[in-house]
Amino acid sequence: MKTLAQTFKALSDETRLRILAQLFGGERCVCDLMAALDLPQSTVSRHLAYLRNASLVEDRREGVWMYYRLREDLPAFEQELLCGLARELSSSPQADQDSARISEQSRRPC
Amino acid sequence: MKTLAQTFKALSDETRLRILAQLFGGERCVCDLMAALDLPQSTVSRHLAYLRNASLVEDRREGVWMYYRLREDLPAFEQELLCGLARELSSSPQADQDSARISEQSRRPC
DNA sequence: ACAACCTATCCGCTTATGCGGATGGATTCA
DNA sequence: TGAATCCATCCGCATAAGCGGATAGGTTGT
Repeated sequence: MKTLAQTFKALSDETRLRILAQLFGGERCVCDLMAALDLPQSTVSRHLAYLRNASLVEDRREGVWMYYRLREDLPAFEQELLCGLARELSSSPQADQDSARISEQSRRPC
Repeated sequence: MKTLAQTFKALSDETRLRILAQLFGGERCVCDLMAALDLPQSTVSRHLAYLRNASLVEDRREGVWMYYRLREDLPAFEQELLCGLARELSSSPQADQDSARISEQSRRPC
């Protein structure tokens, strides 16, 4: 069973919020996120696993790449939560900086 | 500065959510909360301090008692967050059980 | 099969967090 | 002043969680 507290815990880390901010823009592969956040692969992968366990994101394999995206089928409360979060993070300097880092690189293939 | 992640961290603990659920019913003193949650005083006090540091609650002394209540002057996002939380927790068995424990005792004075 | 690539997990380490008894401060009343 | 009450903080301990290099697994193309 997934408690409310566990959902909040998943949202209680800066790195995971940065990841979510990127995913609000659409699905991303791990290497995209590494570039955007400028963090080592193991760190990004670990946080993605955390978000997946919290049922906030889902993944999809396409060849060698793993694409992550927000889940659509969330309970109402979490849906609202993410919606509000998207609003909050959309104008965040951190999110803008991360997005800039990703777009200045060649996007895919990595 | 208070980050979004820190706000979520304050909400990421079951005990603190139980405290908030009680505070949705109005202000409570520490001994009320001890009775409701059936937890030692140091534990309750520590979590209240955590919530106060997160700017989610404020306190008021009245004689020997310290009353805690939700803050009214929260930023929009946190306001919505607590509002949604109130909705979620209002029908929770845990909150009902906690409330029952507090009302079966003489309320104030403790 | 092999090499190259992307990703997940393992590992040891460090730091953060929760716990509850113990201590001490603040307030009230006699 | 002294006792009683309520509460905040201190303390040592145990567990959780984050970090990033290292390793292993899966996929693709040759």
